[in-house]
Amino acid sequence: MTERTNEEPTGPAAGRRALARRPSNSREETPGGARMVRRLLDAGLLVFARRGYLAARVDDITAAAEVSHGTFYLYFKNKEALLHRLARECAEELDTLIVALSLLSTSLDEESLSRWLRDFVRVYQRYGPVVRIWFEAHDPDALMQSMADNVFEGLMAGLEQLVRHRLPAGADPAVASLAAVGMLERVSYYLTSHPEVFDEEAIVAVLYRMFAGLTFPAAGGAASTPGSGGRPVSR
Amino acid sequence: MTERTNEEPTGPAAGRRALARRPSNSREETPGGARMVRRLLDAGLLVFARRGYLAARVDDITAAAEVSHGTFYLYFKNKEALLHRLARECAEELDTLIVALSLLSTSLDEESLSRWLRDFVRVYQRYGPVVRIWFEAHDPDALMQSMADNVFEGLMAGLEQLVRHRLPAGADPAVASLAAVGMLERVSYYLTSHPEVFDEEAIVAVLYRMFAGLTFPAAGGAASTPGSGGRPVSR
Amino acid sequence: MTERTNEEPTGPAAGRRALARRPSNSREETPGGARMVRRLLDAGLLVFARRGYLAARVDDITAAAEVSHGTFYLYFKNKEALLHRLARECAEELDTLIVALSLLSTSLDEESLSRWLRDFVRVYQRYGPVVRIWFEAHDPDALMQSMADNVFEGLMAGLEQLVRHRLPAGADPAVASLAAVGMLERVSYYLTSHPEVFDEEAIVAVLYRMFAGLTFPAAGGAASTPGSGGRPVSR
Amino acid sequence: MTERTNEEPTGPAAGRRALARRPSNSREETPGGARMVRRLLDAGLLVFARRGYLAARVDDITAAAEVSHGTFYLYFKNKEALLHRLARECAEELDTLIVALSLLSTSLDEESLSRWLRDFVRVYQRYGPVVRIWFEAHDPDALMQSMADNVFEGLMAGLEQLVRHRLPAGADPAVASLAAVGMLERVSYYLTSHPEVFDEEAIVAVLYRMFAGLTFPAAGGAASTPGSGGRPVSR
DNA sequence: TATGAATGAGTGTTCATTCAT
DNA sequence: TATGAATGAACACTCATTCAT
Repeated sequence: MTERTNEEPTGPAAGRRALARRPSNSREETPGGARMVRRLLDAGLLVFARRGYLAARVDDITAAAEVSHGTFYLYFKNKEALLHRLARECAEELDTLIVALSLLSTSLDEESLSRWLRDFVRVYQRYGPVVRIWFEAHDPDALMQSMADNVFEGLMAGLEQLVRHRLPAGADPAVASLAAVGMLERVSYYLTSHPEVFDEEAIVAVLYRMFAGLTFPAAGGAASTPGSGGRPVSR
Repeated sequence: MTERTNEEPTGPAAGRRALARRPSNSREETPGGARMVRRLLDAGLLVFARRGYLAARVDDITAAAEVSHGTFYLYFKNKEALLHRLARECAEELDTLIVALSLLSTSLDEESLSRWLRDFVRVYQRYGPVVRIWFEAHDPDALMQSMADNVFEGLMAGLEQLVRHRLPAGADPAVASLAAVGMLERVSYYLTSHPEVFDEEAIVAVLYRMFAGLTFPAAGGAASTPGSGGRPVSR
Repeated sequence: MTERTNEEPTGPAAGRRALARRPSNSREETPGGARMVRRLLDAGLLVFARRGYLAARVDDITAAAEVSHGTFYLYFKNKEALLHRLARECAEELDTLIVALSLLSTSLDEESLSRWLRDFVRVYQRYGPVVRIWFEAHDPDALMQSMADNVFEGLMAGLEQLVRHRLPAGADPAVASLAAVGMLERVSYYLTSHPEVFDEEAIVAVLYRMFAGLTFPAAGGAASTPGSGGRPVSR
Repeated sequence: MTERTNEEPTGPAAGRRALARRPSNSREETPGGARMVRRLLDAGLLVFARRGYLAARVDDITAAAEVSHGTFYLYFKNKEALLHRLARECAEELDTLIVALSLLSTSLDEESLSRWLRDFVRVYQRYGPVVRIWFEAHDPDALMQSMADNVFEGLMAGLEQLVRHRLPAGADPAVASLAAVGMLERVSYYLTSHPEVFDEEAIVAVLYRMFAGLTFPAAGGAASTPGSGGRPVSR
């Protein structure tokens, strides 16, 4: 009597019946399936960037992926499931960056910090929509919330390492790293949303200067002074 | 950002009908009308903060304002009109801040910069939802776009004044002020979204240190000893 | 971030927000609201009779009620909620009949049994679709199942009282009352689905004969003994 | 009952395309083909019993038959075609029973009537879903309607033979046989849907008692009491 | 012949907006 | 002026059916 609903089937016969038409991992294990999943994920990223998550219609995504509407539901339960999948990818990329950041903090120099910043900006170019959903999210589900928290805390902790020893007196290192994360995110966002205004190298260069100013100000800010004299006594 | 809206009617009977039911300025000129508009605007701000602009339903707003659903349309053409009205208010507040910022740049001291930062944070506490809509907006209408551009450019220009003369060589001052705006906005956002974590004074103090580091590094957190030497030996 | 879903809101703010647009009892307390609910219930009964529950589209119901599609959801959460409401009404009618049946069993005569049968047939004329949904239901929800069970058991028990003492030796009274319920239901169904073939009086007369045959066969089978005086002086 | 189906294509290219992919009788003439058809029919019966015709998805049927989704359409044009096929089988079985019933009516005894009832119950165990679709059908197609009518009329006529001569005076024999058919169908249904409650023998025994009560009341309800003498002294 | 991925029409549900009271 | 019932367009999701492999 009951109509088919969205509920996850839980009855005894659920397993068997679920096979045929549900988005299943098995579908993704074929090469064609993996390719389609990729296409939809990329289309989702594109559309989320263009219209935002809420305004994105499944139709926009399938149009961008050049497949029919129904195909979407062969691979994802719904729009949220696609977002979760993208978020997982994004979290993995950022986790890698966070590890690299923690390694940075011990041996710091312009080249490695710039490289890290460049890597961050590039990940952001791709996964920015996810990051912005994380940061702006209104009543996020538990999964999104926890991914966002993990990434945010990871970045905060990593940057705090960089920042903490040279901070101006009286400055809370937590707030300082918050400021650093915010700056990093917004600048990266601006780069992706106004690609015609600045280029990656200029952005990375300034981010480097600003972080250097936060992290080894004696050397850093000064760093760039042309004609500046000898190397810093410090260290 | 745009929602589907009903186009302005243009048929022959449009003129006549418009008289009775359109939100009119005249309605606002009565004291009661003005009070109602205020209540709806405040409710809108509250709901946009809680759920975001797109997810906010007109019903949420009228519920928060404790008026009936239909009343909304007596005072606003639609949700977008309310947003525009809030955006205008927000733009006015920020324009004031931008003027104050330009005055700051000539006579700079800790007290006045801190006061300006505190003022900014407070405006953000109230109008943050509008600012975020501006910054994140996907296909914004022309009005929203131009307000966002004006404010953004005003802030950029003001901060560039502060920043430009003391910037490390090689750093693009435009990018630097972009970074400053981003930091300012995100830190303010974090303050409003996590009021339990940091308090206003700590935030203002750090923002001051960071801006000071950018603006008068010699004095600044000590930040950048002028004439300090070259870059650290790499690796 | 989350899309609006069908889930019942459970958060703290749920109460307030729910007022405006959810189908609520409050809406039904106005005379107009009650009238609309009635109209939709009647339309539902009509459409369920015509097309069955599963095939019935909400659009069919609103068309039958001559209201717009959206109106339905002002008064009912969904099609299932309307069914539940009808089922509750039907259960109340049948409960009344079941009580009357239990009273019958002590003082039995042609007039009262015929009257009861006529009442049953009339309730069935109206609520037959619900009864058939109960009896045919495939994976019914818990509420429907329990209503169906209650009614079925009530009828079985009531009829068993009537039947038990005079039953042919060796006949399981439970099966006999099952047979009686089945006969009653199917004959009533046939009457409503082929109103042109038999009329109510003929149906009631035969049902009376058959039940009489089951209940007081000495008289019963004999009931028909010609010359047995015809029907009791009515009323 | 009808589902939306794609109409037979009638365009110019229709003829050509039809060759390759239509379910063809030729396919069934191979032993493997016949076996596949059988498997799908049995799966259909199973799924119709479990979920009802409308709620049954082609996927459910292919899952139950453990074949791929596409295979279904190699053997049946659509779900309705499978139902028609089952209905034809069911009609054949019931026609046999109807013939047997007409033979019964001349030489009636407990053993042969009980055997006939047992046969009916067993056919119902298998083809019950079809019978219920016939009886409940909402806007059935012409084929289903005519099969249902034939079977129903056959049963009615056969039972009327059994019933007519001994019926209580004043009872319309048509209604009486309607009641008999209804009782038979519902009791059989209950047996198949609640196999744990009653067993076949109990059901058949009671059906026999009830039919006997209808058919040779002289023997009567009382009927069945072996050795019971003449007809009860009335009143 | 068998498979299962792709398609798209059909239906449920939400909510901005209108309008009679 | 205020209300809230009614409307219908927009969008999510399902599944019968097709067809390339």
